[in-house]
Amino acid sequence: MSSGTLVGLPEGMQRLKQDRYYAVVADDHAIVRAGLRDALEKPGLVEHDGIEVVAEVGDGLSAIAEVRKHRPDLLLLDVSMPLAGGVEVMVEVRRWSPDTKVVVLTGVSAVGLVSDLVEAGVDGLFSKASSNEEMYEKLPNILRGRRHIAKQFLDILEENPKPAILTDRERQTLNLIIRGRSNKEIAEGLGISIKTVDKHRTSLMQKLKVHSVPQLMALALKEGMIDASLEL
Amino acid sequence: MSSGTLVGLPEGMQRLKQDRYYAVVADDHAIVRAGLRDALEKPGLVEHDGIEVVAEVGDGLSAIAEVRKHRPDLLLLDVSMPLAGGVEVMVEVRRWSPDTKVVVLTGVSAVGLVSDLVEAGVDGLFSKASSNEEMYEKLPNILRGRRHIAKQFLDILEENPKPAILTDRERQTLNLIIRGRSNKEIAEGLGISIKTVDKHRTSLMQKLKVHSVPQLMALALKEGMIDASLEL
DNA sequence: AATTGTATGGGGTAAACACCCCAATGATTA
DNA sequence: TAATCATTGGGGTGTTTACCCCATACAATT
Repeated sequence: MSSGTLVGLPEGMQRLKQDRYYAVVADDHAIVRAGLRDALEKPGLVEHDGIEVVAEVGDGLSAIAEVRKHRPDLLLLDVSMPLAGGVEVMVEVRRWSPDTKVVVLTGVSAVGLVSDLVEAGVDGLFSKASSNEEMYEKLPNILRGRRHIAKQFLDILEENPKPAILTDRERQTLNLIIRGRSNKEIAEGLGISIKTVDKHRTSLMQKLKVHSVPQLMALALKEGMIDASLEL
Repeated sequence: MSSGTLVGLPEGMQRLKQDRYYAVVADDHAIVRAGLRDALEKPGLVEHDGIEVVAEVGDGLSAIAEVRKHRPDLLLLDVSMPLAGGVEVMVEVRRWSPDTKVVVLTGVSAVGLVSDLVEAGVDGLFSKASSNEEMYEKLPNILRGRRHIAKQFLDILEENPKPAILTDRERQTLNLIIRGRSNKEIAEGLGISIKTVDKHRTSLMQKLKVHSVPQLMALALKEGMIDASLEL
């Protein structure tokens, strides 16, 4: 969460506090790993005493293993790797070493991948296509706890809002809510109890990440999730 | 409220319950009054023992006086009358004889007049231009407590929604409500107390005749009362 | 000078909402 | 067969609405 510390080895123990960052590099191409390692270890890249690459791996499972072993400050991760993909690695890393910052490099920018990574909580997401300058610039901030998603990926997320998979009942409920129906009216309309409507409503709000009906309406209208013919 | 009853005379007293409707007819033309009376008293027009016209008047003040005196079940009222117009008569009738059904005949269909009458609570509103058949048909239902506004007037109201004059504060509040702000947030945003926001909010709902935020939103969006750029 | 309208708020209240926990169905899927 | 998910719903709770009454202050009208 802060500076280079907590780099432990035996699963539970933790290292001495020291002003150095430890990193694991994961990429299936040895050449790329070498390049990344050299760049990371270049003095002056980050504050304090720089970064030390404590492990290099070429597949996902190894990446997870090394992170569990070293609990590094940073995992530099290529999405396309054998044995375990970027997202699975992320999840495991989060489980076993929550304080490890995960920076992902990706060549592809599929919506699914990007949003999965962001939801899994990547700390950094950059394109392999462009130069790595951007990543190197942002790295210090990331290590301090900031998140950096390259603009192109933010754009992708923006243009491709999660369809927000609503169940039938939730969608029906949404339509009625937006038409100004109260929970009681909806319950009567759908022939179910108020409590159930209440449940659907709460699920809706959580799925759509809103906290009030007006926000719900604005979102639903914008996303075209409902008929424009809003008759009361 | 139900059948022909409560037709009292001396201001406070009330008549014996009987299955007969009592009516007052108000129109400034004697010929019209006669025609209306004949039609009303025609047997079989309404259930029970028909209608008895207990008074005919040619001006608004007399209409009010007769209604106070007889407390009839029905007041058949022409809008254009000397001394007191249709709306004023309505208001007074409502005050002095709340159970009297007021059916208004009008030649003009000005928006202001129509909406005033409807808001004052006319029980029936029909055009003098067309035949009175429609009114005679609806009369039984009106006497039972239903309201009937001729479709042409409903259309007028529909096409001519009240501009709803909102004050500055109300408009500001509306804009914030629609953006999903809670009363507390609005209060902080405007630098006033929650109670005042609450007041504005209530005023809004009443002016716009809605009872829930979604209805408020839909109306505001439809009327273009707010910016379409609904950003949360 | 008296009324009306806007804006400000305190007290109070019943209803509605948002959300928590828990539990029991079926249907789908692993 | 076990696990997941959608749907249903009861208990319960703190917050927010919507609206009531009342009162003050100030400006614009009448």
